[in-house]
Amino acid sequence: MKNRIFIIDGSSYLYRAYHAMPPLTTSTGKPTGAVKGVTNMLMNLKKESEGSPIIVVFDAKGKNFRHKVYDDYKSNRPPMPDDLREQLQPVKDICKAIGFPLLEVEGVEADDVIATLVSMARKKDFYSVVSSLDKDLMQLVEDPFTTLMNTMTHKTFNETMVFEKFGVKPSQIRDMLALVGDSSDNIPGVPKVGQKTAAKWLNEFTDLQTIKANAESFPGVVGNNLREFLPNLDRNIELVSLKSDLDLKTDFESLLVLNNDDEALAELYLEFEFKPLKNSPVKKTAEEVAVVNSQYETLDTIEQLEAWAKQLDKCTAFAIDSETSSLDTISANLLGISLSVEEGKGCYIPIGHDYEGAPKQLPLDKVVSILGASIESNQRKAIGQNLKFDIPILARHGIKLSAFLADTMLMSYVLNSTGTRHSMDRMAEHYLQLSTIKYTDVTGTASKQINFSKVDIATATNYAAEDADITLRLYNHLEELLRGQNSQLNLLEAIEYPLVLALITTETNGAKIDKDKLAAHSKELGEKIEVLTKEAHKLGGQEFNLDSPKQLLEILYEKQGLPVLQKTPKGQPSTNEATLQRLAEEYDLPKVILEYRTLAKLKSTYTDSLIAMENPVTNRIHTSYHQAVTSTGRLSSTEPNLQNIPIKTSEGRRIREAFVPEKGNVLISADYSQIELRIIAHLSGDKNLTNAFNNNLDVHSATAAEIFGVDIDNVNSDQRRSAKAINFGLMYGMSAFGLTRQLDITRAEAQSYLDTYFERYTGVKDYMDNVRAEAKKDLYVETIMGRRLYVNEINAANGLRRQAAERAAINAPLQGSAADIIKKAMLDVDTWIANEAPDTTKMIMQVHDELILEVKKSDSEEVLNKVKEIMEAAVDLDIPLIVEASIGSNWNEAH
DNA sequence: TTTATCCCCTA
DNA sequence: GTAGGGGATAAAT
Repeated sequence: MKNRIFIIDGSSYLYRAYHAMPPLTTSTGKPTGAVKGVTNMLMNLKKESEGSPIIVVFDAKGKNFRHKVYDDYKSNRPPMPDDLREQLQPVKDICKAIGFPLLEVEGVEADDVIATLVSMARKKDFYSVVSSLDKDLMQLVEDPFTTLMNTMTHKTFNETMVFEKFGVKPSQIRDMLALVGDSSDNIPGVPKVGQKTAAKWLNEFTDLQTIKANAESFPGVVGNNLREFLPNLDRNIELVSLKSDLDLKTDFESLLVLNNDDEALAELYLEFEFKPLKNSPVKKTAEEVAVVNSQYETLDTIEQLEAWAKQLDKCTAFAIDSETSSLDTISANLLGISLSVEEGKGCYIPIGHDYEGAPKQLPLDKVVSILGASIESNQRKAIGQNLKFDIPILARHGIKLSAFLADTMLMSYVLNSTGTRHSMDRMAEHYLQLSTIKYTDVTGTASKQINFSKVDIATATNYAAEDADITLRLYNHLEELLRGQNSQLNLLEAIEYPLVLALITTETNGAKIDKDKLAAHSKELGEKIEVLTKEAHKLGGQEFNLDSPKQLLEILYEKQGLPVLQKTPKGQPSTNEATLQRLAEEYDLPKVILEYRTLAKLKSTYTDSLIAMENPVTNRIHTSYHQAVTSTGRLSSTEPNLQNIPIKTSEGRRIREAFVPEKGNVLISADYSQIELRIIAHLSGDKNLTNAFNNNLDVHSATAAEIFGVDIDNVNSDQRRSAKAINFGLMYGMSAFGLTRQLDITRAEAQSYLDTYFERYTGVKDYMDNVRAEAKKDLYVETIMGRRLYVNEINAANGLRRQAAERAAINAPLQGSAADIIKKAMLDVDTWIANEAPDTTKMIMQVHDELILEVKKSDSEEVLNKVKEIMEAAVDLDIPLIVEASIGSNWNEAH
C-alpha cells in the first residue's frame, strides 16, 4: 500500500458523536457522551488505519478571514450547546493522549488546514483520506490521491461518487457552492438556483467564469436572478474556496509520528469513567498486583495452616473470600478459602480442586479445625465482599460467621449508592484505580466455561488471593472515606450489616410453591395461547410471530393500515398496551393481541419460570435479595424476582395462589398501609395530612374532601380516584402533565387540582420546595435514617434531565425512608423469631412494604399480632404507622 | 454469544 | 411523573 494519511475534521466528529450518543455523564454529572463517541470513533479508526498516520484538525477560537469578507458569515449558527462546549477540551485531551497530532490555526477554519494538509501530502507522495461530513471538502477529492470518508460509516467517496451525489466533478464543487450558496454557513446563493440547476449550468459551461461570461444568454426568471446576483459571486467564491497554502509551522514528517501518552490516556478514561483499556497503565497496575503474586501463598501443609491461624489471632482485621462450585448458596461446595491480613499479601487454601493432575489438598476437616476455628473466634475482625454469599456456604462447611467487621459492598453502597456499581471489580477500578483478574478470566465464558474446581491451583491462588487482598484494600480505603460520617456508619452498623444475616435466613427459608397447580395453570395458558395465536394469524391474514413487536407493527400499520396513535422512543409505531387498547375499540386484531400478551406473559415469566426455579434440594424457591442495587435503599430480588408477582388481575392472582405453606402451616402477610404518604406527613408536618392519619381517615377520601371542598362522607368515587392519583403523583414528583395523562383531564384542570392541593396542604408544598432547594445545594437528599441519595443531575443544564433529577429528589427520601423502616422491621422481626417466637415461625419474603411469614396454623394468631406490633413500632414517627396483616392458606388469600 | 429494544409485571 | 427484574426478538459481534 502506498503511503497514506488520515485527516480528521475534529468538529465534524464532535457534533456527530454528540448527536449520536445518549447524554451520558459521569457520576458527578460531567457530560461525557460526545467524548465517549469521539474516543470510540478515533479508536476504531486507529484500528482500521493499519498504522497510517492520523492527524486531527479543529477550528480555532475566534473569527476567521471569511468573517472579514462577509459580515454575516455563519451568523445563523446556533451557539454550541453548553454540555457540548464542556466536552471540547476533554476531546482534545483524549486526541493528544492517544498520540494524534492536533492542529488548530487561528484566522482560518479547519477546512483550510485540511486542504493544506492534503496539498502537503500530495507533494510528499502520500494519499489522503479526509474524514468529515462537510460537503465543502468534496472539492478536495482527486482520484486517486484524495478521498473523503464518511465519519460514521467509513464509506469513502471518490470522484465518481461525488459526481453521482452532486452531478458535478469535485473540481466544480466550489463553483456550485458559490452559485447555490450554503444555508448552514449563511451564504446566500443565486435565488431559485439549487443543486440541479447549478449542475446543469456547470455541465454545459464547465466553470463559473464561463457562466459569468455568458450570463446574458440565460433565459427566464433564473437568468434575471443570476444577472442580478453577479456582483456577489466573487465574494461567494472567496468564502467557499479553501486555502491550501497555509504555513502550519511544522514540517510534514513530524505530523506522521504517533506521540502517545498511555498514562494520561488511562487517567482520562478514569476521569470520564470509561471502561479501562486493555493494556492501559491501569491494567499494568493490575499486573503489578499480579507481580505481587509472589506474595500470594498457596497453603498445602498443616504448618502453613497453623501459621496463618496465628496471623488471624494477632491481626486487627482480615479479609476473607470463598471460592465455590456454584452460585447457589444452598448447594454450592466450598472449593477454597482466601485470606489477607496485609495489603499486597494473601493466601489461598484450596480444598476441592478436582482436575487431572491436581495436587493433594488439605482435607476440609483440618482446614475447619485449625483455620476455621481461628476464623470463627476472630469473626468480628472479618471483612468480606458480599458476605451474604459466603456466610451460608462457610456455615454449611462448619465455619461460623454470625458477626463480622465489615462488608465492602455495603460500605460503598451506603457511601454513595449510585457512584459506582458495588461489585469488587468495579469498586477496585473506581476507588483504587486497579484492574482485577476477572472470574471469567480464569474460568472462561459460556459454552467454554469451566467449573472453578477445574481451575489449576496456581491460577486460582492468583485470582482468589487477589480478591481477599483487594477486599482488604477496599476496606481500608472506604473506612477512610466513611470516617466521621456518623449517620452512614450508624446505618451500616444498625441496619445493613445485621440485615445481611436476616436476609440469609429469609433466603434460606425460601417459599413453597404448589408445582402441580402451576403446571396445570401453565398447560391451560398454553392451550388458550395456541387458540389466540391461530385467531391472530387469521385476522392478520398471515402467520407471524406475535412476540415480535417488529412483525406485529408491519401487520397492523403497514399491511392493515391502522392509524398510528403513538410511537416508541426510537420512532417506531408503538404496539404497547395503551395503544392497542385504543385500537381495540375499533379493530379485532389488537384485542386478540392484548389477550395473547396477558397470557403469554403469565406463562413465560411466572408459571413456567417459577416451576424451573424450585430448588431440587429443598423443594422450595430461594430468591436472591440484592442489598446494594437500588439508588434509594430498597432491596431488589432476582432468580426469581418475588417482588413482581401479579396481583392486579384475577388471572394473575392465580399465580399468588400457588405460593403455599407446608402442610399444617399458614402464610401471614403483613403490609404497611400508605407508608410513603405517612412519611410525607411525618417529614412535612403538614397539618391536614397529619390530621388525616392521626384520625385514621381514608387518606384519599380526605384529600378529595379538601380538593373538591366537600364533606369527607360525601366524596364520590370519581373524586376519590382523582385524589388518589394526586397522592401517588405527589410521591413521584408529579407534574400537571403527568396527572393529565393519568386522569384523562385537561392540562388546565390538572393544574387547578394541583394548585388547590398545594393551597390545602401548604406544609407539603413547603417541604417539597425545601427538598428541591437542599438537593440543588448539596447534590444529595436524605432519608429519615440519614441514608444519602445523590442526585447528580439536579443542576443539569439540560432541562429534561434536570427535571427528572428533581422528581427523583422528591421521591427518593420517601421511597428510601420506607425502605429504611421495613429493613428495621425485618431486623426486629428476625430478632423476635430467633429469641422468642414459636419454633415454626419463618420469615420467607419481603416485597418493599410487605413481609410474608410462614408459621404453624395453631401459632398463627399469636404471630400475626406480634409481627403487626413489631412492624408498627419499628420507628417512632410523628404519625402512627399502621400494618394490615392477615392469614391465609396461600399468598393470595393472606394478602 | 452478547447487547439493545420493546413490552409488561410489582411497590 | 419514582424505584426495580425479566422475557422474547433482532441486531451486533
